[in-house]
Amino acid sequence: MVTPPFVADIDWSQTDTILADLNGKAANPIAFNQVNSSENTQIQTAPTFLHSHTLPQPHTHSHPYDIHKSHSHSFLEYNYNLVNPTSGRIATIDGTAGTIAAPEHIQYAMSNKDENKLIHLDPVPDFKDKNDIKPWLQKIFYPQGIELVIERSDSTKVVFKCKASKRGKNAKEPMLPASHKEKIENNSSGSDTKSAAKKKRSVSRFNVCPFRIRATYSLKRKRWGVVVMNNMHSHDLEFNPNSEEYKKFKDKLKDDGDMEAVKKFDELEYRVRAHLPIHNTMIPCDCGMTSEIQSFNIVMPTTLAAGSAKRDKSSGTSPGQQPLITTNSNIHKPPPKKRNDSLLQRTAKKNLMTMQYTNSPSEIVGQSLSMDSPMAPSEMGSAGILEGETPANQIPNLSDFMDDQFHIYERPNGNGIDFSGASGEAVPGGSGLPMMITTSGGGGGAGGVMDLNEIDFTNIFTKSFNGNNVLVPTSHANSISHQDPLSSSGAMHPDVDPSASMTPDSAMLFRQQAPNLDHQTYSGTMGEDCEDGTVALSRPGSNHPTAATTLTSHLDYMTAHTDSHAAESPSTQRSYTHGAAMESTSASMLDFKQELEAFARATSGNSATTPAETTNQLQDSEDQINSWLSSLNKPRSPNL
Amino acid sequence: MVTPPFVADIDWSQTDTILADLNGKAANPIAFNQVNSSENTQIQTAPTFLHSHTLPQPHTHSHPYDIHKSHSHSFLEYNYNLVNPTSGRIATIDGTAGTIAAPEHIQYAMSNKDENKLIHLDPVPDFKDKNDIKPWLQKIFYPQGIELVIERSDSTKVVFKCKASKRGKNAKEPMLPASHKEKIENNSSGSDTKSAAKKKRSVSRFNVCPFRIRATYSLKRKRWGVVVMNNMHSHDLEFNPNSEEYKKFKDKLKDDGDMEAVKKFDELEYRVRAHLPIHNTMIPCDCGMTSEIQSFNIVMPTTLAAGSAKRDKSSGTSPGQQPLITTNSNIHKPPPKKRNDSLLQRTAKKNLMTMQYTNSPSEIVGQSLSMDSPMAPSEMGSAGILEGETPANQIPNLSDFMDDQFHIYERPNGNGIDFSGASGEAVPGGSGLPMMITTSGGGGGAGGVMDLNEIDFTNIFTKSFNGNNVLVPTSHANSISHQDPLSSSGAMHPDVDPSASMTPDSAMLFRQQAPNLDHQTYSGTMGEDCEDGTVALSRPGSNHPTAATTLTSHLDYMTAHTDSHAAESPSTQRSYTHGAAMESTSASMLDFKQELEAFARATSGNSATTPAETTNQLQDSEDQINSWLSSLNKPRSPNL
DNA sequence: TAATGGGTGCACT
DNA sequence: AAGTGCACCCATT
Ligand SMILES: [Zn+2]
Ligand SMILES: [Zn+2]
Repeated sequence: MVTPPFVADIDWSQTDTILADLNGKAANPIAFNQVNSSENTQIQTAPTFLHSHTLPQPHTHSHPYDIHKSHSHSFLEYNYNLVNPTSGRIATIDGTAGTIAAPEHIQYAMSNKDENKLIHLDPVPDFKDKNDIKPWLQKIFYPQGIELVIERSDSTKVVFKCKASKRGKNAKEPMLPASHKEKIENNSSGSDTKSAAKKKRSVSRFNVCPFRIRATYSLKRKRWGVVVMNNMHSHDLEFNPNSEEYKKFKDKLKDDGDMEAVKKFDELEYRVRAHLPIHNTMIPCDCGMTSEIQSFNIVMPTTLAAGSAKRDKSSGTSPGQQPLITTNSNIHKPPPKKRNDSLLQRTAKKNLMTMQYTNSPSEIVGQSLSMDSPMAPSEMGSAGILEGETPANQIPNLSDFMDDQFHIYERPNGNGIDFSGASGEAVPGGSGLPMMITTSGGGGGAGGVMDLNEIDFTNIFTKSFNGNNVLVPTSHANSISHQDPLSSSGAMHPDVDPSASMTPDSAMLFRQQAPNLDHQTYSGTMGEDCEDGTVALSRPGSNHPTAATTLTSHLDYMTAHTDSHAAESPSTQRSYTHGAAMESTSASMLDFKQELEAFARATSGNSATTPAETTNQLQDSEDQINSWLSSLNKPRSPNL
Repeated sequence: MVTPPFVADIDWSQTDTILADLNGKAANPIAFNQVNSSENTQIQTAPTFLHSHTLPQPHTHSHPYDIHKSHSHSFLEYNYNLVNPTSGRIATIDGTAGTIAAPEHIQYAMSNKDENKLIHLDPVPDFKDKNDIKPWLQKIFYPQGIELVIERSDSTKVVFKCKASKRGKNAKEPMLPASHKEKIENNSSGSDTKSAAKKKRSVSRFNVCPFRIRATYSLKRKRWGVVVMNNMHSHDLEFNPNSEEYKKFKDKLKDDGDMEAVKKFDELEYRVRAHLPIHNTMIPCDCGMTSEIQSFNIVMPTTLAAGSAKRDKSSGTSPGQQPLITTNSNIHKPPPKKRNDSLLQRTAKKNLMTMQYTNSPSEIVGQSLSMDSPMAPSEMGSAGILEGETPANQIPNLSDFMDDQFHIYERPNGNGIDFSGASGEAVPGGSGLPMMITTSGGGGGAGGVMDLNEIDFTNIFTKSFNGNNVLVPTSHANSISHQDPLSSSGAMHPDVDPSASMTPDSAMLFRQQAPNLDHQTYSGTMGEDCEDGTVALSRPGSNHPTAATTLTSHLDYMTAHTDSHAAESPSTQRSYTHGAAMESTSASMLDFKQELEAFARATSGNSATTPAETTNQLQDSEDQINSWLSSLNKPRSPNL
């Protein structure tokens, strides 16, 4: 039973708040770095995960640990902070919100210097099994539209990356690996063609995303550390509830009894299937990992979708050659040395390149020193900022793991590709980095019901977590059910039913009302307990997943840093939602759906429907991105 | 205990025959296509595996099958024929015999059209388990200096390729994947650099060999078929007894009770460790798979090391930029269309491009038609020759498997790299395809004790099998023990003791006397039962592994085709060497060692000692090779 | 398991 | 740190 696209029967009363906030981007009280590459530019913002834990356990690494339940509020409660380690340099953002009209390729990335910073996640559960890491990360990154796979692993390391997009659906554009295309001519004289096809294992252009998460086991600390590397993406972020991997993940959640996480993901699924913005539910938590977190210079990337506009697009329906790279939020913008802002200046609607936290000069290196001792709050101001060469011995007490992890390798000249020079220029032929918006779901995405272009979502640093930064999927436009999920779920195809695959006890989650959009940004120290240029916004009464919700989208520059804490206090928080979970879903689903629909309709005016993947000429920029990626992954710390 | 390089105490009496034959290359009674690229050029020749089976079982696929024992003479008895399916185009051969002085890189391959043919192996045991295929192939290809690994597999296919060379030993040259080197300049403007780094999964330049073996399970035939694709190599062939994989393989042989194979490999190991040419021991076998084999157009590739001489080398010690590609033997050289012989003509000492079997014009396509019916002997003349487009329906009775397998894909224009144009020209910078002579063994190869340059080994089509085409390793020069293997083996390091890791009962294998070198080639129908331009030479009294031995090396053009048969007649042939196996090894080892030493000394005059891997500028040609390889592996049969 | 080719997850090395 | 062996996939025809 195929359901029509998501269009009608919207109760606008539910969505007023959302819409107001959506259009209230300019209302940001604080300067916000925002760059819009073009009309099609949209933002995929990874939210800041904020919440307060109870049972503070400062400076201890020995809290009880239960990967699946320790933070029983499931993925809601990872209160990581958004800190751009170095400069705020980021680029335009090109998202997919509203339609499939995502850009096809990334021509050039902006200067990759800043994006090539390490972002440490913390707190990290004291994983006892390497295999526990991935589920934990999945709980964090699935809501961000990032499906992680393991690139490499061994007993002391796990490297995650974005799952390669499946070429099956669109299957139009040939794989890049074969290097057929560009070598057509040198049949008889293979000598002078300088098309140097550097060989890697066959990789489609859907598998070039530089984003990496590295988990490393520190023998000294006897703990796993998690670092986000290359916090950007060559693709749009999309949460795909139909993914097999996701299903497995969710099944595992169920098997592990992490019902709260299951419910949250149920909610996420529903919203995503309905093309609704994700509500950020926040759970305040004061578990008190703050000190420890500070010592780890915790940051939670907010994977922004930043793209350099190659050319202006008159409408969202143009087969975008638009470059796109999804990067993270920024903070601390060091004086742009050799930095090419042309892209940003040209394409951004609002080019708020205000340098925030310039009090942390580029010379601030090795800031994450006081690892084993609580970092003074003033130190956090520059935490995460690692520019240039870090003296190897600046951090005497730092464990080896952190030593290495924080040491940023200033790539030797040429040992990488700097896209800054070309970021603003259109490339003839429109070759670009492979990029694909896999609308993995069932039906083809016919309708751009929602177009979030021109809508500059401002990231709100609430304490919400759930569903942050999950782009409104555009691929299921024609497969969205208009039926009541409750009454039709049994007959609907899982792929087209927004409520499909939801657990029965997730209904209560949808009772949460319209999101409260907080357009708070900051350029300086603010927030509750952050003095380091990060923000920790607490929302009253948001102690549980059903509390405050936030729509976080279209954020160009978002910087946030909260007192990071998460920590393991399973005994107090575990599975407290179980009791009330098994209730009727009908009313809440309806309400929620109406809200969703209202939002969808409100944003559908700008159109940009089914933008269709196009272009095949992405070889060059692909190569560059690849080279760049290769260099990014090269040894970072030559001296350490 | 480190043993000095292999130098002294040689009993020349044992090696006279060898030496005579080594120097008697010109004595070939029959025109032989030989191309020597330079002084350093040596030949790695994959021998023809010839033997006669008993118990003919024509046209049946249901012979008893025992992977490990069916051909109980172990790897000696795979009597595959050497048939170059298409033109005899092959190139210079650059081997490693004598020293490590193998060329480092392959600059260009010659025109790859001909090499891009499929070679069917047959008979193939009726594998009941996919995992049985690899051991079987290993028995065949280990002696050829090819270590196979699985590239990809599933329930219906297994694709093998050469194991990537380990860069650990030399570890000098950086990996190519990062694409650092050539992209150093485009830091600020990444737009116009046209260095298109086609991305594949990270692959070192030691992992670019195009050689493939594809095993495919045919549902219709309910059998596995094995096809050799891209019968050439980007590297020298070297049998590495120290390989972990080889050890496992050998252990498996032992576990499976295939003691004959174990002995043969023991012998092979000994010879290889002692830098001795491999004796080709042949076991006549008349098991009678001939008819069936014919119907399958069986060919056994003889993986020649063919290299296009990029430049003349004044001495073997020059850090060779010498291009090298290892290809297979040839037969039936169709009129060279678009074929570039410049390389061969320029670099060869003896450019014997005599066209043999020109009676098989290029129009002969689809020769392997009478698949299910016994192929008339006359038909075999063109068997394996597939030039250009093969009419899809020429082979009505051919199974689908064979249909497809034999259909050679005439690569569309540009869909591949043709090195012919540049094959003869030196490339500035000497960039070349990655090539490495991994002297995998224990100590560094200090001495070029043996230099087989200028020695044109002629491949003899005897019925010998064992150790064919295994290059004399050069890397163990300084680790060759001069002690009596018998008395010293206990104290010697396995890596330096030629007799190390030998099974005790392998001694008798070394009792075989000096090899009988048969310099028989053919240019026309000859041999015992081949009318198709293939040769089947039977040696009197060579019914067992200890029989005739053949030194097969330095063969440029070798074409051979025997009535192929192998087949499964385990009952008659199995493990007939077991009884006499458990004898003393001392005498035989000594004898053998003397022989080996004599040979080594005799050929050491030309020097080319430890040529040391050099050069780092192989990006361009690497790219070309890679591209070419990619195209080679592309769909071969667009219309079928 | 129609055949055939290739991408890629991921742990081993 | 990363190459790579291998298998589980999926693709096209
Ligand atoms: Zn990504
Ligand atoms: Zn090879």
